[in-house]
Amino acid sequence: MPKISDEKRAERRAQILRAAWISFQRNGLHATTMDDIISGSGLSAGAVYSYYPSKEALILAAVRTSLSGLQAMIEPILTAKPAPSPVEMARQVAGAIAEFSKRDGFDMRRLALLGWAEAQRNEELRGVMQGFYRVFRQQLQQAVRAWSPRGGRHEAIAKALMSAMLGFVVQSAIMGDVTPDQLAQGLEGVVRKRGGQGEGKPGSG
Amino acid sequence: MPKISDEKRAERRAQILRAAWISFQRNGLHATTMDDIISGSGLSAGAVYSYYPSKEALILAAVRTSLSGLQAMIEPILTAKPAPSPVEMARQVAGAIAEFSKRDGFDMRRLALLGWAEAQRNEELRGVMQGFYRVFRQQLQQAVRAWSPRGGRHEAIAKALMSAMLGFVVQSAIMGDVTPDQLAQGLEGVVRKRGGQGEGKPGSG
Amino acid sequence: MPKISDEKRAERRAQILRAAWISFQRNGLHATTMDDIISGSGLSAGAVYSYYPSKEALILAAVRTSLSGLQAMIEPILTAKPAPSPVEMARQVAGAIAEFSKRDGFDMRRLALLGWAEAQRNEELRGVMQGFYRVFRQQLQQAVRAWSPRGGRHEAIAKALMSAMLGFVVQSAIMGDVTPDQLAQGLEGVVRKRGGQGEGKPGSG
Amino acid sequence: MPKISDEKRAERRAQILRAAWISFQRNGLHATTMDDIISGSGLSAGAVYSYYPSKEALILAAVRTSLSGLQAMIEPILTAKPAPSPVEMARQVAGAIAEFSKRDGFDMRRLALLGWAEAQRNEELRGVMQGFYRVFRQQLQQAVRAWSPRGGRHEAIAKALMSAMLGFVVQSAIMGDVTPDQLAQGLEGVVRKRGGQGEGKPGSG
DNA sequence: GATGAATGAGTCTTCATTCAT
DNA sequence: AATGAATGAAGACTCATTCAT
Repeated sequence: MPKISDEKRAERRAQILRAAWISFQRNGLHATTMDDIISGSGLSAGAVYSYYPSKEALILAAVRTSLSGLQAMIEPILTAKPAPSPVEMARQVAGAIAEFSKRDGFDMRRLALLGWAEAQRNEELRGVMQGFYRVFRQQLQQAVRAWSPRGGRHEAIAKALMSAMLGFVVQSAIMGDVTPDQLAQGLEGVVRKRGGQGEGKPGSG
Repeated sequence: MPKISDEKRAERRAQILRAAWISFQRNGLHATTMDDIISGSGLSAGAVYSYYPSKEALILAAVRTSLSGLQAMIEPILTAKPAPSPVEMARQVAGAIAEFSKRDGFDMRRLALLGWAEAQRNEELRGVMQGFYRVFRQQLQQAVRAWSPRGGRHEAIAKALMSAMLGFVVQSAIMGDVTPDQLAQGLEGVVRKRGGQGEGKPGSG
Repeated sequence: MPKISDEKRAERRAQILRAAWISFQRNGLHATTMDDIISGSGLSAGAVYSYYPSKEALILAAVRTSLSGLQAMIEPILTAKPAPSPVEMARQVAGAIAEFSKRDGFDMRRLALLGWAEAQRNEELRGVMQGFYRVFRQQLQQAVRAWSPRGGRHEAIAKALMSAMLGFVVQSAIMGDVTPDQLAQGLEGVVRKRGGQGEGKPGSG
Repeated sequence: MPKISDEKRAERRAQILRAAWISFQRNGLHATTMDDIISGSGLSAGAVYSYYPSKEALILAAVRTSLSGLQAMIEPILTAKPAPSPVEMARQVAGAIAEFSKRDGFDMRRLALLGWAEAQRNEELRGVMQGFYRVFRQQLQQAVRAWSPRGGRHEAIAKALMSAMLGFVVQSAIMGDVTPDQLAQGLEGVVRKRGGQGEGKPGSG
């Protein structure tokens, strides 16, 4: 038998991963059985296992892919010239997250929540996540520095922004009633002077 | 008439819940077996089941208890007179979370992450969480209003603060390198004027 | 503490047995838990166990009681003077069974079916049943002899009648569409001469 | 495409069902554990469950199979030309039941009794049984009509015959001392005229 | 390379019975 | 005598993974 082409291989992997992803975000990591993924992929058990050696590997791949996708979406925002303000970054990143969440019917936020939970048991997964988040935060920090070179506190600002973004994921996944604009306006309002004069209409809705 | 006093009953329930909690945060919700909890509680299977009718009930109780505990810690902060600034609230709440996290050797943040993941599959759990977070956000909003009655945008500010706090939980649980002070300083810096001159010493360290 | 009176004891036993009976016929022998019976009896577990040492004892008692009750109903029919015809006996016994079945909301036939199944595993129960059925068949045989002293075949007739009656229990419990009259008329018709002319109106309806 | 042939599949199913049957009739439906069946079948738990999704399904299959087997044995008797007399039918069917009971070491009557008990809790099982018995009774009725076209009372006769046969199952399973010939002779004697003179030799022995 | 039937340890849960109070 | 909380051995069923064909 002829070896299967690399293209075919990649296609199969994607096919399997897609099936895994769908099940994971729909049913959770543990409630998803390999059978769900196998059926969903249209392949046989043996085939799936020849591409991914274990369920854990599939979880890892799913999270990794999702993080990469997110990364790809966010990077342009953080490296834009001129650098947007932190508040603007938060708005745009939150917007990207919300956007990305609806891609192909998947809700990326759900996978994020699942991944965080899993990361506590799974060292490798945690490592992957930490790596991604570290890079993300570094980019954030650089963007903040670019925006305000002499402002100092770049690390703290990056961490606060990061918190705001991660929290946006949680809050929108659990409560489902936060918008990127609200996040941005809220961040802006957070440091308004005490007794500051509210504007009747915020700049965006 | 129960042969066992209400106190004893409550104690047993606490005993079981404690065992569950330890296992949950150590091993995750699904990797925790009822046997883990049963052994941990020092009771028999039947006894455990007579107090909690299912593993799901135990999960719910664990999350509920943790939310209540958190609530109790946070409420004084949000209802303090005079109302602290949003940034100060964020600092104090994050501080409380970090503090609470070490209570009795449990890390409450871990349970939060597990709960969020579970909430996606478990409607009742989601309802409980939404209820708690709704109340929390309302308190947050009132505190913001008390701090800046004419500021407007109270809802957005509360949501942004909430995001910052939830994100603090995630970030500190996954990355482990954020402090309440960093969050507070970062939030403050988020809206510093472009090119603004950083102060050498932030107000807290 | 004063000893409990014998009356009280008997009352308690009856109370427990009634609860057992209700559950048995409603849910089956195995699906009935001791807790069902305990709750149903209004007593405590310990109390129930002080009257009946095991579930098996309760099953035995329930079957025994039901057989005795049946016996009491049937005996007058079989010992009536002058002796009724076998067909008439079948009709009356079937009628008694159908009647008895509705007593107090219990369906005695259901318990019979449950008992037969259980008798295959439970030697003691089987012994009790065999004893009862033996007596019943002897009475049947005597009645047949009284009806037709020189007819011979008394044993076979008793056995055939017994079959018809037991089968009536099964058929009415499972199919629910047989009446005592149908049984009687059918038995009569069983040996009608070939090609015999049917009467327009059977003697009873 | 299944790697395993349909034949092999059927064989496996039969293998499992046989193990179930043996345990069921030996230990009863509820006292039989899946482990009994699994060990008896020589397969693994997973394999057994891949053929039968639950214990209930196995019970249903066992009863169904037994009813089908019985049906196959009885049909020729009821559709024989010329139609046998009702008494002859009873004898032959009882004979078939007694015969069938020893097949492969199983006692089909025991399963019947177990099935009747179970049918009271299990609607599907009850439906299956009712369907079978309905068909059986219709065939009986037609045979009676064929035997005595103008006799009328065909339904009642069919029901009485059915009772006699079901009761034969019970009586022979519980008492173990009835023969098909006794049933037949008894049925014949049931309507003998009062005071009738017994014949020395009944028509069959 | 592919298939999918088979594996079997592990899961949650039940329930007859006991015995300290 | 009575109570009812506690026991713990089973039971039905699942599912990640393997390997003969």
